Amino acid sequence: MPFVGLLLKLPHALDAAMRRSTGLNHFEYVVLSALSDSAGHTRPMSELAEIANASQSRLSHVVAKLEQRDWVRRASCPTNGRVVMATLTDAGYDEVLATAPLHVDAVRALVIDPLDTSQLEQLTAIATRILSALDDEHADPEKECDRPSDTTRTVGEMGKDRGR
Amino acid sequence: MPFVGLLLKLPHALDAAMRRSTGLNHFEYVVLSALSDSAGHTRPMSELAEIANASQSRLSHVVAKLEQRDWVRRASCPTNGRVVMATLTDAGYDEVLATAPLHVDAVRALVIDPLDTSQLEQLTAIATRILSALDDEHADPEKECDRPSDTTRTVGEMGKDRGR
DNA sequence: TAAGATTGAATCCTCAATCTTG
DNA sequence: CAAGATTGAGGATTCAATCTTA
Repeated sequence: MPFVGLLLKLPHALDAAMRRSTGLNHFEYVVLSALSDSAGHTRPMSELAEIANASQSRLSHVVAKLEQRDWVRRASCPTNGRVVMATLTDAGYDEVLATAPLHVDAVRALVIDPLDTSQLEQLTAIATRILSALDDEHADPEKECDRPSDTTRTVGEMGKDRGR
Repeated sequence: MPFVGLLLKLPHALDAAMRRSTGLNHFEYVVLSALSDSAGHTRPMSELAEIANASQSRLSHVVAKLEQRDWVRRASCPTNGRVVMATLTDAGYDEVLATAPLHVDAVRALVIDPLDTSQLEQLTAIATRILSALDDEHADPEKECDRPSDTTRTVGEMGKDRGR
């Protein structure tokens, strides 16, 4: 089962590459990036935890640290007192903008470049399939909370135009 | 890039499944399993670190703990004083035998079952390709050290006969 | 001097307990 | 009482420094 080795080595290699070339580890980047992809650069903590696949506890600890660095700010939701909304600061957004290309580079070097086009398509389908099976194990309902209404640009599409 | 999400969630899910159903986390299982797949259930620490994709430091810490539980023993290599050989104890081998089916079950549930046969073949090819590219980044020469000469059975083929 | 390995300190993650709000 | 979130303690991981031997 060579894919077990893959699960062991690749995440580790990605994290190491991020630490080397940026001031963020992979998980911190994922959190900031998820916020930058959110409407108003804002999201409830619980949603953010789900997106980043972290426990609420882990996310709390990490966001506390990101807040100390002034990249994120937290505020309780006006319409639902037990929800806390995390918002990317301008400095945090700058950090995402600066880091995103390096993240793309790392993923490209580690995953995309070694594969040919059809393998990349296959991997995308496989990843989608496995993830949806994973999500089925903890089925859960929807949430709702107001978000700032401005339509800030997100960073999720960055790098897609850099041809391989 | 859905495979980034895969790298984030799958290893985490695998590790959690192992913790839940066994007394080992995923990495500890990998270490014991690698030893059980080695001739004489023995290997130099540095080789073991490579196989398990751990730093020597991380391996040292973990093997120290496994040694406390009497699952592994260490001894310096007679023919090369700076090499330390790690050996699986009988109790450690029993532990691997008990845990291996649960590991197989977890991998099956998380990776194999969601995919069809051709996707599984594709994933195997993809994993092999990515791993070999990864290894090329730290090219290194060979080592040599005597190992016990008995041909202990390994556990690497376990579970392969359990039809899907 | 470099390879193999270990150690300790600092950091990160997990788990269980807690707090607040609906 | 349940959902959302946080906290603190205990374990695990990393990084840099160290030790020993070829």
